[in-house]
Amino acid sequence: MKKGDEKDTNTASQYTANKIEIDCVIFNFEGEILKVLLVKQKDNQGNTTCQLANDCIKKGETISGTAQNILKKYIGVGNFFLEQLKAFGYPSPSSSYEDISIGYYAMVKTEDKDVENNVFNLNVEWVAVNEISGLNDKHKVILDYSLKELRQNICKSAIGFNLLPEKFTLLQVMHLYEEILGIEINKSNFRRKILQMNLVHDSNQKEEAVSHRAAKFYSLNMQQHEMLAHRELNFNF
Amino acid sequence: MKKGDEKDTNTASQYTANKIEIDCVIFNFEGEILKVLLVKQKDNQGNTTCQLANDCIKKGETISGTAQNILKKYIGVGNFFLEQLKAFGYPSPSSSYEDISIGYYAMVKTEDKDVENNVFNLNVEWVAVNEISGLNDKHKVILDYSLKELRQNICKSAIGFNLLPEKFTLLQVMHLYEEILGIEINKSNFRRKILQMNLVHDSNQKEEAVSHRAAKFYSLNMQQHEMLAHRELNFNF
DNA sequence: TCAAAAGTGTTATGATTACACCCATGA
DNA sequence: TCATGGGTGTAATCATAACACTTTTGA
Repeated sequence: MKKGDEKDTNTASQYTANKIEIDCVIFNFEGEILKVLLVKQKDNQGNTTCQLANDCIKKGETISGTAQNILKKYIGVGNFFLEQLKAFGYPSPSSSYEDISIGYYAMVKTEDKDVENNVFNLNVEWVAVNEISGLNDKHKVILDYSLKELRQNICKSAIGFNLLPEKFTLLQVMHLYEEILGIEINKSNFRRKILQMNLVHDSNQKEEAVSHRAAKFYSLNMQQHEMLAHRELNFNF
Repeated sequence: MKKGDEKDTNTASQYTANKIEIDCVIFNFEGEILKVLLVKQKDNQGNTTCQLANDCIKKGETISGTAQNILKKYIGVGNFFLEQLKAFGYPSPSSSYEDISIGYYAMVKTEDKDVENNVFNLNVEWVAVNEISGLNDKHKVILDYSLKELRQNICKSAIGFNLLPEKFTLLQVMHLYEEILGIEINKSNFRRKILQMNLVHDSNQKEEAVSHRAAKFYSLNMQQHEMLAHRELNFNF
């Protein structure tokens, strides 16, 4: 802000005219269904409405810190995958400056015990993405954008694995991709692809007490961190 | 903002604590080199520093409107390709709330006469992306992010053509991709690929007065609008 | 007739697809 | 022994890469 320091002190009021809110699309993959955490509220007429987890930026917080604190509040853990989408602007009901939402999306594993406890304490619900209704328009825009980003990003990085447990079967991975992308994938081709990518790693464990041939458990390779960071993958669906 | 209306009126001051600035990475492809528009400034010591085109949000402006007005100011035309990157947060020198930059990137054709005129009126310079120096840290972050986005997006949509004239040769397109991606591309394979994509369309015109075989001019297909919007392409470099 | 850039064709390789098949397990 | 889902193999097809070649133009 070099430039602003000397010249713009008199216009500082212009900078502070927009309301800013942080909105967070929190995904999970419970029961092989892609779900989003929604917060329920009753309006004046007693109707129930839903919204994305959100908060305003508190004193001393960074914007990504606010997003992490939203995760902590609703999920109990703040260290899940979290990434910014972009800033959304809306006409303000009370100001001639737009209201601004900075959207984030997060990916959460719900087997975590911390998670379950918190979900019951707050007025919160996991809703399958294609069964969401009653979401206000501005949050719907953010949700749609997050889905588009999610679909793109699971194809060019390993971030999708953030929705799976530490140990997973290849079919679980396949179902994750099928569910999120809304496509059908050929089993044997998917296996070959993912195995020769060297992305996962046989854990020498197997499913137990299943009424069919037990599947092998795999875990993510350490190199995934690079793949995750650099978006070097290409699933090409 | 249903939820905010009743409950958060007392916390309204928390919303207005962050300074917001709009920063714009304006690209062109002058002389087959990818360049960015930088604004020069002299600081107190008389040193010249550079920054991205930027402004604060004016009363009654939307955030994308502010970005368009920045384009208009520096380029003379506001209807070039313009897209948001994301919001960037930085520690503020004067507040315990972060300063926020909302980054945009634009793609501009400099043969436009309007453009040239304006460039000379302001303290502005087109600098090749790999020769940029003296940019402050926060703008450098935005520039780097915009380059990453640009590289990704030209591979999955036709937005790269926004840097080319209406009529272009296939080799110009190829050089654009080589320059932006920093790779070498095989000529005959590139031609085949782009032609069978049905993305461009023979204009029945040819180069004139060139000291070698004249190249055909092509123009973008009408369908490109969809490709542009839906990111359905896949250049796969 | 030469250099320079436009433009074509051909073959080898590798990824993707489609599909048929075998394996392990509990009911 | 059957149903269910796990897992393997193979052949056809398609996209990509590498590279040699021909064409057109001004100097």
